[in-house]
Amino acid sequence: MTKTRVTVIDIAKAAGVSKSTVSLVLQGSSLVHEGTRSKVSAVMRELGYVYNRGAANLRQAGAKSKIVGVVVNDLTNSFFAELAVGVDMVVQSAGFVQFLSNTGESIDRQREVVASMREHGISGLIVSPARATDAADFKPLVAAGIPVVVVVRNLPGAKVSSIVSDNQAGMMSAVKHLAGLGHKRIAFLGGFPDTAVFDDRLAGYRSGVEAAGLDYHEDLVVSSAPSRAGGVEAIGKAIALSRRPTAAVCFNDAVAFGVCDGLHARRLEPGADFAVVGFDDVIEAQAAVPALTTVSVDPQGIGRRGAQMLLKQINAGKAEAETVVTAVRLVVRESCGAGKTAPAKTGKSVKIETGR
Amino acid sequence: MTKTRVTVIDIAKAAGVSKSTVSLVLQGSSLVHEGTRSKVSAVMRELGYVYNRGAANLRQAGAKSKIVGVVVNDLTNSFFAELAVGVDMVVQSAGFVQFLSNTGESIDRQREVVASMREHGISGLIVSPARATDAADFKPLVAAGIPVVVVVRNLPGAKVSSIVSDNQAGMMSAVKHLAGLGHKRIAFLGGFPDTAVFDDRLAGYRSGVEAAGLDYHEDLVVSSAPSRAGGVEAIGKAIALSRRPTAAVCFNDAVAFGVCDGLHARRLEPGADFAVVGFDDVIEAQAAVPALTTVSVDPQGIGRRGAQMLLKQINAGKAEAETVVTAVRLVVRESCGAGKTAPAKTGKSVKIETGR
DNA sequence: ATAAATATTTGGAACGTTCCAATTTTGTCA
DNA sequence: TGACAAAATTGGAACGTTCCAAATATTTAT
Repeated sequence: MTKTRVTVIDIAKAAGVSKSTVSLVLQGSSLVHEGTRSKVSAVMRELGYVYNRGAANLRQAGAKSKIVGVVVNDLTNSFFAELAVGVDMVVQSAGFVQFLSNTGESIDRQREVVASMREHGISGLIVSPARATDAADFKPLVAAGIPVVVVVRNLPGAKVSSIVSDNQAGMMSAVKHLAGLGHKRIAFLGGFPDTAVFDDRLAGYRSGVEAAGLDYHEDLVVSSAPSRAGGVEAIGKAIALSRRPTAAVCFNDAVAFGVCDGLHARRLEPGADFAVVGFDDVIEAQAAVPALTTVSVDPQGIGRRGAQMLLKQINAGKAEAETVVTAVRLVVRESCGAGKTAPAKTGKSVKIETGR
Repeated sequence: MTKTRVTVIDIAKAAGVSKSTVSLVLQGSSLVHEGTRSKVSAVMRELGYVYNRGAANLRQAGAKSKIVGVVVNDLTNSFFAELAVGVDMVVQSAGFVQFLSNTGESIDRQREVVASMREHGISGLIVSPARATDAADFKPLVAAGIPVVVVVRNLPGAKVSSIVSDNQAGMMSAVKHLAGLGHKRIAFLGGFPDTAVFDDRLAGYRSGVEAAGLDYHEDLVVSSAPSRAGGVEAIGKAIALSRRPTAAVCFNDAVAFGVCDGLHARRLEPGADFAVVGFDDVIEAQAAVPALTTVSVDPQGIGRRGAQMLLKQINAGKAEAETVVTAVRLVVRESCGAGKTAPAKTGKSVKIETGR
């Protein structure tokens, strides 16, 4: 179809200079004479030259490929889509492009995409690991000097940087808020017990309960799939308890929505008859009826921050494993029964302190 | 950090063969002796060899880079996230990786990312163009023999393949359905009039109205931002009309949700007091209260199909511009007032014919 | 056992760029 | 104007792969 690619040599020939000079122009070197530079640039535009990064980083062996890999476990979940957008923002403005792949929680797929990305010479990787990812899986990458930043879910034994939200503090503040509203029996609903995130959030719940001077009862913890359906299931069990709770903090917003569904089905009004608090502050939380009180984690911010961290490591050449726990804030809306004074307004937000 | 990259020559040396043989093994050629192949593979594993695609497609000049670019206008919108997932699926199983970027409706950003992708040697591009994209923007790509598939929004003058959903038929079936329920005054709410998608959907509305033997009245068409807020606004105007409508088809689901909000605010129950139909069938449509009757477009399917089309063109080498209009189906739930018999069940679905 | 056929292996020469050391051009100062 | 410094330019030699044509090893058929 097309003739032959326009190369730096064609430009050189047409502009009457050497290929070295053209190369210098390409990298904006201050060595070239202003006149030469503009002539060469003009010729490039004229001939429709397109830079061949493949060839370039073949020569400059290694580090500077201008590609970062981004791997998420579920792009369908808007939480992760937002995260990817955040990464894209900073990565793009640094002149990098992102290789984005979705693993759909498949560990094999994750291995494949990471391998593929490596073949393509990524100079760094941001990953929200699939469930049950082996910490050793990223060993070869870091051994090869490719910085890795793990986000959202942390990998216990891996010596890589990570950035997670402050699950514990978030859940604790949610519980405190409910206790402040007078609730004595607060349940923890949803989530699979075998994940690090679950453990963190549950620990936060427990601290909150104890900080409020209430007793921690195991039967008030009802696990389930971290989905809307799981929420329906969990509230069903919770309602049936002899010590029936009057409020619940949920593993995430999806569960919280399910809980609201379940309450509706029993002719109970979330907010009025039973207080519900979510976690994540997904985009729909604000617009739901009733608007969901939830812990906001700003996935896009995590993405941006993770990308910054990664770029820093890429530029430094040295990958010093660093862990950041990002602040999180409780957004009070209607579903907890506290927002009734100003319905449908933007929720007032309670900034909470962050750990390190 | 790392010593020096392991290359095909290192493998050759260690396995006691020539680099050519190693290369042959790499591409799974049938020319190499079985014994040799396994020995070489073993050495590769042992030394931790990673293939350098950059070098590879430098040599095999051009077409086969195993990268496809994906550009969407709003990854935050779960519709496009789903689309990207669909693309990823087929692209990945064909041994390609996807370069995904988000333009956020910025035409400049779109230009940048496309240029960047080109420098990286993508062998094809799938794009959901930002608003007001110039059809000529992709001219250079196709001139260079890089297949381009436009999805979701079509570019009028561009000679590229495209795959859009059957907006017209979808809207028509929605109107017919409402008319069948006895509605005489059906409004068309939301959307910006300057887009191709709007035109298509409005045309479908008009055909539907006329096919049902009703009159088309311009005042029943109320445009607004294609968002939840826009929906609230639009229903406000519609309710105030002298010939007050009893039902509405909406530009998309977001608008439909806004319309429901607006109805609630006026103590009207969507489904019972006023029929509402959306468009897109976003993930929340099913779980909303009342569940939204809407036209389902399966973004993931579009992504998969677009990817298949692109791969076909990549393999064919020849890019024959082809246009596909994908079928769409009306999913009847509660918000139109017809689903009351089986509340909260999965909506029955009405498959409608597709154009070409 | 030997020629012919087939199976397997192999050195270069690309691909398009950057880097280096060396060269040429231009400018400055006495 | 000559000598020297500074500025600008320039030919190779890489980088890690694939391709090609040619060489070598193994079979097969006579």
